[in-house]
Amino acid sequence: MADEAINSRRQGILAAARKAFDANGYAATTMDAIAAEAGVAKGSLYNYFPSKQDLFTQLFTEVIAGEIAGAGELARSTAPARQKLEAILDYWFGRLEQTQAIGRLMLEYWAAAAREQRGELAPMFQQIYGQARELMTQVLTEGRDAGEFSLQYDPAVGASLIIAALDGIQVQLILDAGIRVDHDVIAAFKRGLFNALTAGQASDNLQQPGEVQ
Amino acid sequence: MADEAINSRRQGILAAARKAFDANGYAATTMDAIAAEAGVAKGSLYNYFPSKQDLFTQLFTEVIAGEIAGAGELARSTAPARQKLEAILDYWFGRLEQTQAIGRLMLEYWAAAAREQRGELAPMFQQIYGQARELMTQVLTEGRDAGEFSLQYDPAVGASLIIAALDGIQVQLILDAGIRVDHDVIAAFKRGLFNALTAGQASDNLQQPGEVQ
Amino acid sequence: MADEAINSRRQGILAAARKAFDANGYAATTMDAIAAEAGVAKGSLYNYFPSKQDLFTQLFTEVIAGEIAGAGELARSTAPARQKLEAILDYWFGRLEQTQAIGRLMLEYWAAAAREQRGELAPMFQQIYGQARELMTQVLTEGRDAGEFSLQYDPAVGASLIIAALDGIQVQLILDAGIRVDHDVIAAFKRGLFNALTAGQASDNLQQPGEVQ
Amino acid sequence: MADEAINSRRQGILAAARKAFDANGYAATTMDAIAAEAGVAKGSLYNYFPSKQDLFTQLFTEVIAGEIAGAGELARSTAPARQKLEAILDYWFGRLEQTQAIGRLMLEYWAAAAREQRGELAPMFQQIYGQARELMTQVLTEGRDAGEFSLQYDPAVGASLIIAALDGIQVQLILDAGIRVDHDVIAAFKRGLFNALTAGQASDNLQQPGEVQ
DNA sequence: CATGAATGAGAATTCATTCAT
DNA sequence: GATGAATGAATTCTCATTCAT
Repeated sequence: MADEAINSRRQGILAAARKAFDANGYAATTMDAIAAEAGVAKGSLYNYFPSKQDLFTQLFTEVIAGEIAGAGELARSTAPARQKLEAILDYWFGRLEQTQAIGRLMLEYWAAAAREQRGELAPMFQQIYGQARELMTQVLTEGRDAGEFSLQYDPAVGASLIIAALDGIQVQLILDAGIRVDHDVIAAFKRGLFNALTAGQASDNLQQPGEVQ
Repeated sequence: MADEAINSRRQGILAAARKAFDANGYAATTMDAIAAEAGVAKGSLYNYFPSKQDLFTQLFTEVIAGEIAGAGELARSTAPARQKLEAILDYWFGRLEQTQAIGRLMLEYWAAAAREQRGELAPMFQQIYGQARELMTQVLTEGRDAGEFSLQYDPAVGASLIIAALDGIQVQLILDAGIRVDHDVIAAFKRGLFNALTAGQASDNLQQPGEVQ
Repeated sequence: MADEAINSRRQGILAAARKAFDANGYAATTMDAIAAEAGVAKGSLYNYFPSKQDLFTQLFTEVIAGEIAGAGELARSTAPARQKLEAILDYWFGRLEQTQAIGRLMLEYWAAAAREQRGELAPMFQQIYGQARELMTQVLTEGRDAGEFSLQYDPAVGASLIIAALDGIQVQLILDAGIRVDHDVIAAFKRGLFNALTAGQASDNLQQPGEVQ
Repeated sequence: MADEAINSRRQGILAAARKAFDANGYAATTMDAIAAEAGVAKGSLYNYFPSKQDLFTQLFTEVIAGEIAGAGELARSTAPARQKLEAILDYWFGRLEQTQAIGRLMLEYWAAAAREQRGELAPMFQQIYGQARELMTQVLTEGRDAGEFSLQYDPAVGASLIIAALDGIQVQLILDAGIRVDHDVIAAFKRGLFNALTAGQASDNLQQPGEVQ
């Protein structure tokens, strides 16, 4: 019971912090604002989180951890690699549409992590991306071994590139910089990706840059 | 002459600001630090830029404008689309390697723009990405019309996706999140991209999801 | 029994407070730290002491009261004055060596008392020093009356000066400002003190300043 | 001119800080209070002193440095050691009477230094006491070599003991704990001290504790 | 009595901006 | 235009004290 109360208070603060950081970014969000949003005294925040930075970090970690865990489920099925990959992409695009909020937060984290390369954020990123990449690498490897995909390079590199592309799409979505991530775009992306992953099988000769003709 | 002097002073401040923002991010960069770096008095900054926010914005605009202009040159040649595309990618990766600085700054801008959707930054982003997308769209369209590329979707969507992927790679590079952007990775990316753009020609049947076998 | 329990709880808190105040000083010692050290909840402190300030004051009073009482025992014997004085000094130096802790605390009290001349601390100091001075005055008077000491001035003044010197030595010890209070220094101090107290007997002429030769 | 202005502003802050610290002690003195006393904005304090701690330290250093310098002058004369010593004591007692303020400040410094043994304060104390001790040691050594004083121990130890006694007297004065430092007390102290320093010459046998018939 | 989460009044410190010189 | 001292609002974080359980 006490545990639940503590947890609910903590959750309330996290929720308030998420709202506030999302609305104003890290630097422009004050502890006062978070406390007000959460309906607690400013000092109470410090009963649950030792500092603003830490609150921010914990918030991020828990949000992202949830994302990864969800995708991990999908990858554990016995479906063919291509279907797994597609399911993961669908899951990811699905969440993307629901929660621009997370995306905006992510940009905050990126910026923060980029500048404090020796802080706590950077290692966390490496861990999170590491997990995601591992997941994706495994799917790609399975696909290659099963003859579904044709990769002429390290699956880990392929995984990183896919993740990078997904990140980039998220940025465009958040900045509203030109594409709406609708079904057509998702379809186009998936089609392009599968082309990239399978083209080698039928027409290996096309892949050598400069060799056309 | 007065103009030149003014301009050079202004350029000096911009250069200093770039260095400072890149090193510490927007919030953690003080006007003092910029002034010190530029070798002028703090008050002087305000003779050239009305506020810190404005200095930041102008800096970004000019830096990115330069990038786009550079890529624009390449696209104006008479080479085949594929070669143009490759040249643009090479140009972009080349700059990427030189200047992580710009990348870090970009993350700052992204974060800033994401939160002040109604500020000055967001429209600027839309304009900048608009230019880049136009450039890329044109190259893709040329390639499709010349039979070099096989696009089953809107070239503008393809352009956005390519730009997104490039952005995402930049993020990974900056966060040091798992890939080093070396020649192998660039080659893998280009190969994958060309596969995606050309696969349809040789093996159209492969592109229908769910149709494997 | 209830009383004993209450008392032991109270003693535990005092002991913890002593440790904590000694380690970090008054201002930097938190009620949290004292509670943790004492193994009780923070709120419980307030069942025994109305405030931090009061806890501090009570602690001091009881500690110092114990010191004085110990020295008082020694002065009540029937030994010659010089032996009593020496015993008191030995007792005092002995405690000094054991418990730098008390010394540090004392500095805190001094500083606190010096500034709140109208608070509760100052009268307490006057009382405590009054007791100590009385003790010492008595010993000096005994010694003078017995012909052991030659005091050309008020024994109370002499007592104050001795106490002052002891305080000053404590300060040096605590600040590690140049002397280690080892046996040699104690011996030197005692020798000097006895010289000062007895010199008049053998060489009265030497005591007139300005009369040398 | 600019220098003078800067200096006067700095001096004004120091004077205000001295007043405020003296009145309320280190912990209870706020930067707000100092700024108000000095008639400047709070932020301005930080143009002259990087932190409260530093302001406090610089204040102390400059005050004490003045004291030592004054005593140093006296010790540089060609007078006999005993006269020098007496002049130094008179100088010291003279200042003591004028400025209880300094004494109170000193207690603050002591307390602060005692608790942050690894901070900046402790080394400064060691330096200051070192200077004072050196001064005093030199005078004692001169006196011994000239046959004025009879020291059976290291002059440096004697110097430390004298300084300790002076410190202790100051404490009593500040705490108003029993003696007024009037001419009688000063005379008594000097007499006692000279007895201690010269007794050995005429009656060496008296100095062996325990040997009194 | 014991507990410890909640409180909220400060405290030190920062820094964009102003403006007199 | 250039300067940089002065400003003071704003921010993070602390901690003695309270009080519901």
